[in-house]
Amino acid sequence: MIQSPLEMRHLQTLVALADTGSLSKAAERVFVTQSALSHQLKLLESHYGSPLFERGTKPLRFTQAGARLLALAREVRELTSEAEREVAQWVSGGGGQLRVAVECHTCFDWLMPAMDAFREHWPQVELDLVSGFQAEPISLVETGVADFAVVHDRPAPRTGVAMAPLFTYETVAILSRHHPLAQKLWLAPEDFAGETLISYPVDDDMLDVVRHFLAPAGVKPKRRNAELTVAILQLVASGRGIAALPAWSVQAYLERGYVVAKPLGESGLRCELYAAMPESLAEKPYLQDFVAKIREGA
Amino acid sequence: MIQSPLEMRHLQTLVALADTGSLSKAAERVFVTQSALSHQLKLLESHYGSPLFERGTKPLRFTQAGARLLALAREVRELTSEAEREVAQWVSGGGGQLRVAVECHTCFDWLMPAMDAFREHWPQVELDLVSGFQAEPISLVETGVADFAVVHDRPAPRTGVAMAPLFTYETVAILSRHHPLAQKLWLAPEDFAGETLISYPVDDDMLDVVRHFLAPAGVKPKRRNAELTVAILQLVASGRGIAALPAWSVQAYLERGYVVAKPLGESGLRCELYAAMPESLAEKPYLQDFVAKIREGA
DNA sequence: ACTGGATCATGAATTTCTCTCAATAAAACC
DNA sequence: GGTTTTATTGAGAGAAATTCATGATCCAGT
Repeated sequence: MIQSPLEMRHLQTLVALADTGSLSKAAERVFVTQSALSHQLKLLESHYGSPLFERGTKPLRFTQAGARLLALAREVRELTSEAEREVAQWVSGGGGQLRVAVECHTCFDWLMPAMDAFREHWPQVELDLVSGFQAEPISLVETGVADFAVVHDRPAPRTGVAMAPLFTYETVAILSRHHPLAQKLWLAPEDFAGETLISYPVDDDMLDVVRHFLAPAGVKPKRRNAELTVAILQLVASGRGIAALPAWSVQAYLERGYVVAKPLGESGLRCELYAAMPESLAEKPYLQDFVAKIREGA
Repeated sequence: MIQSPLEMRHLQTLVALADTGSLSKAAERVFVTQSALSHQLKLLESHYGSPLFERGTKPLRFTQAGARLLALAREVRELTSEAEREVAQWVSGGGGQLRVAVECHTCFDWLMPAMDAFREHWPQVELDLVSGFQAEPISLVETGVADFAVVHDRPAPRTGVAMAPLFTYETVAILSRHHPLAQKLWLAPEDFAGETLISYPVDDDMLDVVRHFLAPAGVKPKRRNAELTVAILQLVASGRGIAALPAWSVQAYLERGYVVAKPLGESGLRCELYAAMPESLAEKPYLQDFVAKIREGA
């Protein structure tokens, strides 16, 4: 075997690179700086004596060598996580439960795949959804009613509750293609005055737009509710108002030109999602794996 | 995927552990201290919450968890070296030659398997043996006649020649079971006075025993030669004299009780083997792989 | 049971590495 | 062409693994 500088972190980097298509996105995904990845890759490339991907293309294209190592990375990751799951299940006796509390509707878009994958990999862990959309899902964790809560922004630390960053996303304004505001490059809070905000039937302070964008500016548009994302988009498309949703949840509709998306504010509205877990369980392999699955979007 | 502390070095450790059956031997194999491995394993075990092997058994026995991770390690190592070979062959264009020079007879015991494995993995590299047993194989490298030389002890650095440690071994005295000296726990140089030393037909200073054991004590026993290891053992078994050979080269005969082995000196005579390569080629993947194959004994 | 030798564990110090930071360079996008 | 994103580079900080020195443990042989 060749003594190689190839480490697990490099494999993670390669996979993230392939998944995100860019150095900076990949860096975000693995929670390091772009600089770190640049260093990593420079080292790898100098060792193999060949570039691993072409820079300056979007998305980046792997070279033959890069593609081969990427394939290796995927194989190794798969094997590794499988082995570690097995070991973890033997050690823990296989039991456990995972009661998930969610405060936002759109979260289900990415929660479902993660839960599906989880059920398959941890058949012995009881997976439940704590029903209803609690205003304070974190308190459900605190009181022992839930084992996992998805919360917005970095929450204040609470004793007995461990926090872990999940990922960040941008929430964008969704408008009909014919809406007058669709001409602008980005929307200001004032643009919402006099408009109708179409959203899920939840409290004001649970909406990213309101909490971080409209409320600080003192703007309070009319509200209209819909339960489902598609329903919201229907209303938007027919000019009944503006919505504000996570960019990824409307990706498919945007590509079809069904509606258009505009950044909220000049630099967009970025939101962070965190997981809250009981400190006593936070180290459990199945919980860590659940977090990892969410981060990977699978 | 579970965020794990599992690194390539841990996998190497596990494999070495399984191959050698002991912490300290494994440490030698991967060129670190026993302490380092102890720390490594402690960390791993605390992470997985379970011991990975039973201590105090010889050879050590892996637990279920340990065995699973060992299996993972073997898979990953195999995949990794395969991928890296492919990449290296693309990058280098696949060419190259490897002319091997050897100064000792017994070296062939472990050189053959390594060369066989090499031929299979690097079909495009011309593998040759520089014939004859040179007194100074290292000079063959210096003069560009060979690309790889096996040498004893740490040689003096020469410009243009890179050195890499291969492994260490113990050379032991081989005696007939009925030899008077067979009663002793270990042999002193003086014990050889008046005895016949049976060895390969090479110069004195190419024999570990003479160079590091007898010569320093001023003992010069009679010499008798044989070309093959089996022939030497025949002579020893029939009481014609004493031999001194690497422990591993006579393993099989010792187990059958054919002859007996005694340490040379109270703490045994340990010898180091090094590889000498042209500096210009030392970084070539195929050379590094060849070194690695030798170290692994495959 | 006791001693000797080997194997392994532990704690502090050191070395080694990776990462971050900050500034620079390059590119893309209007 | 200026402006904003995106990537590279070098230096410094911080963390982590290794080594060193020592102590504990275990097995063999008397």
